[in-house]
Amino acid sequence: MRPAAAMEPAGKGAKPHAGRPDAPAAADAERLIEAIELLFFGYRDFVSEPDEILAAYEFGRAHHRVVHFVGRNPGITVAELLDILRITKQSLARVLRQLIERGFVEQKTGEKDRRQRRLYLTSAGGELLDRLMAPQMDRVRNALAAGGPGGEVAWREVMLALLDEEHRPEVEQIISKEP
Amino acid sequence: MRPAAAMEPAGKGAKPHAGRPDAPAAADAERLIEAIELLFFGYRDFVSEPDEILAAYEFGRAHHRVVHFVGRNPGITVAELLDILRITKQSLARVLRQLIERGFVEQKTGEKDRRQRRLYLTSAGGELLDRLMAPQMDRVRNALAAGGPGGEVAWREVMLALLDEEHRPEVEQIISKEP
DNA sequence: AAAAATATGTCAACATGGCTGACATAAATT
DNA sequence: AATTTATGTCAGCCATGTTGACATATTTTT
Repeated sequence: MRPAAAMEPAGKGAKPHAGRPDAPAAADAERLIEAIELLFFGYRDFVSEPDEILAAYEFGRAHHRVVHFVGRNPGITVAELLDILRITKQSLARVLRQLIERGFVEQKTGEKDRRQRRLYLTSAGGELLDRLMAPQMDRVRNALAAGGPGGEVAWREVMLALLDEEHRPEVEQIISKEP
Repeated sequence: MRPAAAMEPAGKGAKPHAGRPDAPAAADAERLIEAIELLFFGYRDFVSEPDEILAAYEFGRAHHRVVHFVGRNPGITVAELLDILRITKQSLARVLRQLIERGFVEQKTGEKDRRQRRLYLTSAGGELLDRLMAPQMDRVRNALAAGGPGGEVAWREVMLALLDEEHRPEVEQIISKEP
């Protein structure tokens, strides 16, 4: 019942001639559902190692995200960070305050616009980020290698296409930094 | 500082001759970090549409996960569901109770082992799942198409390789159903 | 048959990290 | 001078995760 039912009432995808059992459409749905679940399981394992490391600091995933994006974007403003994380400033303020109090993040008043508080990792913050990132990099390196030659490019294209179209340019800009 | 520092202290990957600036290693790290971020942004957008649908039912992501895996695995036991979701039975009990009370999930005593409570979607549950799955299927269909021929296979391989090695056989079994 | 293990449920308490709403301040812009 | 912007903060609520303890029915083991 389930995999078939998942397509029928929705009825948005390819649906050649309704009524009779439709093997191609069912196989199509099956493929897509497996992909959906791969995303779920992949993400689940992907965050598991950082979660353990964070526990030793009494930090959570929210701290990880802040440390990651501040580390990757030194001098990022609060507004920019909110836009990436898609949370409210009150939620961000809580974890950011803890990170600052405990010396992992520091703020500097913007030079051009002195209303801004630009965010930077301290050296302790950089070390924490390294520890959090190491297992994720190992995992991703290994996974991309498994895709074979060309697999990495295809994987990236698919992941990018998974984004809302309106977000793609922004995300491409955020993820790519020139050293 | 950031992308380079992200590799140095970890020092597990390719690290030819330490000391001097290492352009290849930095480019390698950059590639991997971009992949890490693609996973973050991809997952963020991936759950955004279901979240909106769920809000209309006053349900959350936790309900989505239960409905999804019960729908895909009719007759699944509580223990099996706990193993997939990796949460405590107390956490599961809360959302499961709500789903049962509101008529989206039903339980049947196991025939062979009468201690088990086997879980099924009701017709309302099936309809909810269809609504939740539709935008995700559209999104994934579109994304896989963007990978070009062969891209889908490569994408799947990479996603599977992203899992903890010990989980791969189990996950492969969970995601693949014969109709 | 009795004992132990298993599958599930439940009560209670707590933590994290989302959210809304209201209000404050300093700096930039109009 | 007035308004807008960037940020901070207080207060409280909600969803969903956690631990620990204990209860019940059923199956398995001894």
